[in-house]
Amino acid sequence: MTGEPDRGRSAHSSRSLRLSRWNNLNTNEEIQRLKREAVLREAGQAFGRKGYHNTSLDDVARALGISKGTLYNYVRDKQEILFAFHQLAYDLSDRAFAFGRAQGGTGAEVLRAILAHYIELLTGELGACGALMEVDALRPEDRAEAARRRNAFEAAFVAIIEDGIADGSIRPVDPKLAVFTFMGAINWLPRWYVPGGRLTGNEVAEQMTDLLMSGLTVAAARAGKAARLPGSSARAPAA
Amino acid sequence: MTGEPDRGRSAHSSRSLRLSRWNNLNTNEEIQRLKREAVLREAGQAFGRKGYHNTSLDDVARALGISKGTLYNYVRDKQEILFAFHQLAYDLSDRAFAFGRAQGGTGAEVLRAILAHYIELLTGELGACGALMEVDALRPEDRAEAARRRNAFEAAFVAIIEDGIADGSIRPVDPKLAVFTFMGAINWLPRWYVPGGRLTGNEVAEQMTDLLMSGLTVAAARAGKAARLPGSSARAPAA
DNA sequence: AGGCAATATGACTTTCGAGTCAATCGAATT
DNA sequence: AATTCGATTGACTCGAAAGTCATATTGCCT
Repeated sequence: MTGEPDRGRSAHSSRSLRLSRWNNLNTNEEIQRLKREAVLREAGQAFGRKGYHNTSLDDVARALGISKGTLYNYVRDKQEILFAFHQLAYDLSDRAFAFGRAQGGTGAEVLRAILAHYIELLTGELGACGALMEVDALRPEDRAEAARRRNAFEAAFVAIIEDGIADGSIRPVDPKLAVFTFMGAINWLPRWYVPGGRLTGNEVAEQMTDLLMSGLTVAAARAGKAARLPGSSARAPAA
Repeated sequence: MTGEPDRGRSAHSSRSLRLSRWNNLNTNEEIQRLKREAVLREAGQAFGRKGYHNTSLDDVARALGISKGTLYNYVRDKQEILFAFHQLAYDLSDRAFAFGRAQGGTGAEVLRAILAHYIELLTGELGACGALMEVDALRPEDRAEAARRRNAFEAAFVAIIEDGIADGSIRPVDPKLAVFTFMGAINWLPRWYVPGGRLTGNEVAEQMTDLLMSGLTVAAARAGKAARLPGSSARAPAA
């Protein structure tokens, strides 16, 4: 984002390496940005797992092996961190929408692509969707921007659903209700998804999308896109 | 819940009526309970709308037209309020499960009944589902009980889905992922549902359930139970 | 080696809201 | 009207966490 990332000056590992996730850096003036990102990453993880208000910046600092004072060299305050994640979440959704629209197809196909892409991106940035639960803790100035982007996001989401209804690929539902329902499902992610766990981000994305698009009932199966599951016969437990 | 509500002694409006939602009461010893419920109701509304941590008990007291000190005559502390809503949410889910099981039918039918019933109950108790977002703020002793009930709830939910898969009424999905997805959708309710708004609680319950059971795509429509919507022809906007 | 600039520290101040309590109020009873 | 006792008040304490800053440390450069 800040012009050239100042490449070169690579083999230079004579730095201290004292701290767990700190200080294994490359160049000297990008350090600021990288450290800031480390703070954001750690904070985001904690926000997603425990919630914004249940996470103190002392906690975050301790997790990084630094002191809180140091942390404040890289972020202005706690609310700035929260706002950064709001921005990130909406940046990711913009990417997902661009991706889905580029795919083309029926409304249902576009929506499926958007959802899968968005969910997969979010599994890599759990702090982002965790942050969306905390609109009220934002700084008042930031809240307006967050509201603007949320409204744009919801409107785009509604529009895609309406497209799908118009072209017959989505059945007539209340688009707003569908958007809220889906957003809830997605924003809940950080409360149960653990990155190294049973399911990969990609699996979660595929399966959740499938669930949201096709529901649970049998007649619904695979109306959206091509088959994905390898063995699709019911693996019924002994009844 | 506490035996007879002591009917009679009705025309007795000589009470003070000073406060907006306070003090228009019937008998004299049930007052405690009613006032407590008023506190819980008001707090729950605020928790659902703004979140637990963004709601001060001063806010709640002011909304009721009383002082914070008075409020503490009816609840022990803020965490007790939160726990009360956890209990309420799980009580409602128990009722929903009992209702659904009593209906009988295939797994999908039972699940549909449970979901619709649960969602409708929750639209009347938004504080309850808002509270479920705040496990970490519970008193440590209460957290164990909350976790116990959450686990029981999730297990029952998973079991119903597995029943449905076994009897062929639900397609093979990852039951846990489905539960988490649904829980997210439901717990997000208080962030957008407004009681006197465009949709009634019953409408939200029906439509959300339909969405969760059948998804968005056309092939999915109405696989669960009998038809419900009166005019089910597509009301597509002018294409 | 020595000096310097950037970075880190931890003890400090500040803020906010939970929870308390002595004083006050008010309504039923005598 | 006076008494009484529970209900109510609002000013108080207290604790936790945000945010600050003078000092110490680090590592780079000559």
